[in-house]
Amino acid sequence: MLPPKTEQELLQRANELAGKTFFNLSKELHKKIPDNLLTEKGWLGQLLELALGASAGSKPEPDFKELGIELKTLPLNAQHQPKGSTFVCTASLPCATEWQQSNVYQKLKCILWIPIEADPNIPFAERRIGAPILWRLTTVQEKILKQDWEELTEMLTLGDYQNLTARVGTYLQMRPKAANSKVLRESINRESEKQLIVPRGFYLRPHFTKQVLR
Amino acid sequence: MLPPKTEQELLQRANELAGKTFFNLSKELHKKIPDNLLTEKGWLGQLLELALGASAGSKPEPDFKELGIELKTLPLNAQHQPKGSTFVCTASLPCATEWQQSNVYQKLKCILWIPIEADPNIPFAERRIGAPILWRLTTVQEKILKQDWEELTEMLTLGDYQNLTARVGTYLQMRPKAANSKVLRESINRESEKQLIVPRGFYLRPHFTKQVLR
DNA sequence: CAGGATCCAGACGTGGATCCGT
DNA sequence: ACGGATCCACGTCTGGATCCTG
Repeated sequence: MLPPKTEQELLQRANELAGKTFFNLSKELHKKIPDNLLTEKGWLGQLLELALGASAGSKPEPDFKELGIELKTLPLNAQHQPKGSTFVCTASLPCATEWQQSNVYQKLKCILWIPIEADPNIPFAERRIGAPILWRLTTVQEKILKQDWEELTEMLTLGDYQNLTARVGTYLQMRPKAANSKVLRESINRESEKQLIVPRGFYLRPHFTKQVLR
Repeated sequence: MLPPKTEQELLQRANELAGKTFFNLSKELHKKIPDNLLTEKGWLGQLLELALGASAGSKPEPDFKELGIELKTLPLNAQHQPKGSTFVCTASLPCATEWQQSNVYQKLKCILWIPIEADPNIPFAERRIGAPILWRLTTVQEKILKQDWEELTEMLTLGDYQNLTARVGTYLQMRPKAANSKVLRESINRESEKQLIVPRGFYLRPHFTKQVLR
């Protein structure tokens, strides 16, 4: 699938997916639903990348590079509310200098959200894809996210890992992001000494993503 | 195979390999000689790592970390002379500051050379492993290598890629080191601008490795 | 003959995310 | 409920080197 050339083309493709079950989509794309979903957590997200022509790959670029649009699933619980937090990007030193140049801002400024059913009572194959939401950060949201990012980034830069827990931040938080807790990476602590830390990533809290659903 | 605990133990293991054919060793280790040797160029080197208990892995550390000893094959032609150049390590920015802290010095200061037959007239499976040579850099050799390294490193740091060819250096040279010539990496040129260059590695010239054979 | 080109294995990092115990 | 832990895919990079053409 080639990347969409315009925002309209992307939205059209996404609208065509709305209402389909995971089974429908996987069949159309000739992909088998994994036997063990516990070990292929990102499978549906990657299926949607394929379905929409996102340029897969682990680059610090939007999924739709030419359009400047990021793709994200938005798993919803039985009450049609965001089920959990949303991964944004990894956090690594040296951090960006300014908010608008940060990976976080680049990821968040424009997102095509695809709501998906994630109520565990619905069998996986029968869950449906929702209507897409092309969303842009508002001024008010950006102000708070910028504050969060600056606070978290400063703690990271200072090497203040003691206080850098998932409790910090209003909309944005930092949590572990690694294969497991034994994975360590070299970093610098506040005394400028080398230190091994658990790699971390930025996540959006559920009470932020609720706003996406209006 | 556990790593050898002492230099003596390592040398004993290496001496036990001397005289064996590639067929002998591969059979002992229950490894099949590859059908296509053109596409598994490093196969024997990796077999020797296994045979000697080298800690495999692509780290900037000696193969025998505790002993500070690096392992290298030394392919010999029909005249029992080094057949070609010897890869040392990749060259990447930011380069080390001082010779003694450089990856090149760390790799070269102490090497266990394993001569191997590489005369194309001998069928691969019948080629033999030679007697190991535990070798340390001499003061005279180090002086020239240091000069080479400093010259090459300065050109790399300055971004002087025009003149940074494989012709520079007495004992040490820099040559492409990548999957193919289309692989490019971001770097900085002498005007401090971003530039895409072919990744390079450090290599020892044959007239240097000849000295290893006395 | 040697400078430039090439190939595999394995570790690692990022992006896709969800799991799960308190 | 959520903070900490975990899992797959895949591209990249390094270390093991040799190939190949003028």
